[in-house]
Amino acid sequence: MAEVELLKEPELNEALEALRRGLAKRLVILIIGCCNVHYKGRASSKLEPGDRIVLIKEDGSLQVHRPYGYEPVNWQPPGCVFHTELHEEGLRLVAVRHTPKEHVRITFSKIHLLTLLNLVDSGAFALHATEEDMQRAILLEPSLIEPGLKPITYEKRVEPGFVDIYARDREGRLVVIEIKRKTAGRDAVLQLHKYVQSLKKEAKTPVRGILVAPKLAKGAQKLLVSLNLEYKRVSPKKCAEILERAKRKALTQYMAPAGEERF
Amino acid sequence: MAEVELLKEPELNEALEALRRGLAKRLVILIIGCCNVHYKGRASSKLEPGDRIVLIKEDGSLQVHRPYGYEPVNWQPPGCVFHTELHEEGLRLVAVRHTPKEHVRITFSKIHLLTLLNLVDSGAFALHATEEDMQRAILLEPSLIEPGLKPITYEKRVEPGFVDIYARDREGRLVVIEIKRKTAGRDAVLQLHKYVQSLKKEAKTPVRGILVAPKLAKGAQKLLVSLNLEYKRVSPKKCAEILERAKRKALTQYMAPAGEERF
DNA sequence: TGCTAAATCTCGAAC
DNA sequence: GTTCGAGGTTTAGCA
Repeated sequence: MAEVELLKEPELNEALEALRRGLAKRLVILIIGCCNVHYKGRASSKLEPGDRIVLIKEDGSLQVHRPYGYEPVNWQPPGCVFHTELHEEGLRLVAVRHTPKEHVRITFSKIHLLTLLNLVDSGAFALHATEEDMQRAILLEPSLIEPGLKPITYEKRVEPGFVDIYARDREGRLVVIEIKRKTAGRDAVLQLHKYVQSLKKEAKTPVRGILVAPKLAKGAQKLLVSLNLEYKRVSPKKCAEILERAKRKALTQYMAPAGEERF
Repeated sequence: MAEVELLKEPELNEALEALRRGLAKRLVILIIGCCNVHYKGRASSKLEPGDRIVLIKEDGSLQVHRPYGYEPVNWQPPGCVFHTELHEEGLRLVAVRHTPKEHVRITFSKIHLLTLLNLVDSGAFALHATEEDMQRAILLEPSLIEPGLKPITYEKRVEPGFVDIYARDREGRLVVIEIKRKTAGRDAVLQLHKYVQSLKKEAKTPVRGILVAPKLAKGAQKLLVSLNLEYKRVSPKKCAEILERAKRKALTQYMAPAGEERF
């Protein structure tokens, strides 16, 4: 059960004490207050005073949110070390990180609300229909691409990187498949081309290259044709459906005797 | 001055009323509670129950944070429409977005804390040392690249895209400069090569290509040499310093009579 | 509106 | 640790 400790409009020294306690206990900390922020590291930045929401998580990550915008205006990835002090300008919180060396320094002139949170969260998270899901779906049902296609391996190492799927078509020719979950552009075509070239050298036989994506960018079409590559439209949604079907089928096999219906 | 309204451990119907009021007034809303989350749109996802922090901003953006991880586990970009209801499973908040059509549905079984925030934030934000800053710095001080370099234009249109800086060296040869803020890889080399080839055709004279970046990727070096291109190491930090100096100088020109010292 | 390139990208996996 | 590719990337700048 979650525990919540609240300090409304605390004095800065009260807030400092609570903040230090929260950091020591690795709690999630939320601070709402008026602050300025300085950042120095990969780049550098300066944020003039205003009301913001500061969020520190158990993993030592930090984010500073303005009242608008999806992304934090300043942040620090997980693994920071935090320093706190009462400076003449206000309550200072510094998040320091190494590799790369950088820091965010927040100076609060006023704290409206400080909360220490002990959150319990072990819920599983599942995301469907990523590029990997598309790959798994094609491996499950290669006929999605064309009849008679037989996968040999997947994630085959080829000089410039990894081939998504490596297969043989119904006429015995080698096939390299490059998958994109979104519109495939020139870059995807060139990537596939590189793989095909590399495999042609290796195999010394004809190698087909098929670009699999929900859509082909306008400029990519011409390049694709000129490089003698092919395109097969496949939507992530269709792939998710195939995986869902396969999952249900697998479950049914284990859970229900043949002939019995399940809902 | 910021206003903060707090509901600690509210009943779900109390929370619903406050939530609707906050949404209607376009306030920043923070909800800490136990919830599950469903998402459907560009992809789809499901998050099993646990304690999370939900943040709704003035611009209609939404994010769901777990107690760890820099990124929100689920989110919705600015411009959402929110729907709320008391469902048998708990308090439901749905954030709907069009283009692309997608929604996030959060169902709270328990709310530990709900806050409505009227935040005042008009502080300026300045970020230094982006790729554009590097370009401006080089235009201000072309000697960063080599002595005697004279820029002609910047962002010159050339068939494959835009040349960062187009210049002439001390011997009158044309120079194409491609800038990268981070390690430049093979792609940057090829990009520069394309520009040089394109300009050689256009100008029918020798064209030098210089890749400017803080670092050169291992594989890129060989390609660079084989394509007869050059590399000049320039750090974003140095560029930021040059811009800072130039800015101070510009201010000094306006603010102080010649010969007077300022600190 | 749609495309392109950059980001303090983040995140994860492989070497 | 570094590198490389994917992301519900987001964001900003333009055609």
